[in-house]
Amino acid sequence: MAHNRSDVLAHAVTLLDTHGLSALTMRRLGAELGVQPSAIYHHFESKQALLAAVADEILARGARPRTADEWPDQLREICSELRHAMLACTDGADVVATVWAFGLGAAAPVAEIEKVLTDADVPAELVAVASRTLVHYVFGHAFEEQTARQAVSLGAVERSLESLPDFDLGLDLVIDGLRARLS
Amino acid sequence: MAHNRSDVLAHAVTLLDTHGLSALTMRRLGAELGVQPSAIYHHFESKQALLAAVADEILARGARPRTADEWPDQLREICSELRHAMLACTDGADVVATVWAFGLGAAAPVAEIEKVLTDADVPAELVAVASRTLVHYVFGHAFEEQTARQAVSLGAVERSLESLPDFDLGLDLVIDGLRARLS
DNA sequence: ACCGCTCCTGAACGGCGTTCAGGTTAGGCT
DNA sequence: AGCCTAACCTGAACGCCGTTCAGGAGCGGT
Repeated sequence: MAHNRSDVLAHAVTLLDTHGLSALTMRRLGAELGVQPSAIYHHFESKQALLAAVADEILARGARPRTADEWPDQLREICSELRHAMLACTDGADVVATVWAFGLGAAAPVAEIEKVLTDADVPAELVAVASRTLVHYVFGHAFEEQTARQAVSLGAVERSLESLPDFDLGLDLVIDGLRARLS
Repeated sequence: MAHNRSDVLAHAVTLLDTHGLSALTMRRLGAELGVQPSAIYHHFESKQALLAAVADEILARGARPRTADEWPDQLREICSELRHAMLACTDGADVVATVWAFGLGAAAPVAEIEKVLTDADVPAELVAVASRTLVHYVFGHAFEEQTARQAVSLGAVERSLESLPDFDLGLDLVIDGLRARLS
């Protein structure tokens, strides 16, 4: 009957996905596990630590094989995977972006982007700028899309979802900018 | 002794700036005003509505005159003002970005960017994509910068602030991409 | 003198993250 | 078999939180 860390984590992700971030509560998670809220603190130091693990788990679940050869396509592959991983889970973009900004986790995609750029002989100072610009775009786009969709479905606000810009086109805008800077 | 809406709003912004978002509490704001927490609900429908007003106020306080003639410089002007307005207030980026994503306010800068692009004869479908890409970048950059700075100063995490990429360079990356797409 | 409006009180409701002393249980060691 | 350790959990409490609601005070206009 005793739970372990990954057991708690799995239930946390399920709870997040089914009822959203506001339902991911120590009390509710405890109830889901048939356990007192305080029991969770045996597995995670704090709720922040739990959320960091959740963010990493969301990214891990979205992992897909790499097939592209050229760096622009490699970037598209990584950014697209990151986006889909976040969108696959309710409030995933919020959780992942916040955890990353705090430096508590979700660092893998950025590291991967930096590696691709470095391997493509992009100057070091451009690598830092370009990788951050890319992830800022991906996070911003996913967060807006997910939040807006939720706000509309809750009827909290009237807003057309048609105006949500195409992800790939914006991504190509940044990649084109980088390409122009390289030549 | 009675307060009005803008009075409450001003105290809310002050509280946010001096003690951060976590201190911007109905109870604490009430105490600051010498009033019961419930009194605030006479001026704002909910805390979300208060935060939306706070976001707009943050942007209004950062307003500066426009001087640029060409659209790339106009974009830099708007984005730079937006960034500085958010950074000028503790947790400003968090508040503004969240309110904007929910569609509750902070829409002025995006509208302004869209106008600049439209006036520059950018095709309509590119206007939507480019303006969103720009604001996603600005929000993402400001949010990361502010959050990381705070996390470090709280000692919550060890992280070098040197790696924070230059804002203007990343912005030019996006603008260059747009320029390439136009020709 | 009365109305109507603005602004506020005071108490309550149900929820939250977190702490802490102590209890239970399972597995390896002697 | 008996013991010890470590993992896991209980139950209660603390001090917060956003929000609701019935009602009261003050005040300008008619």
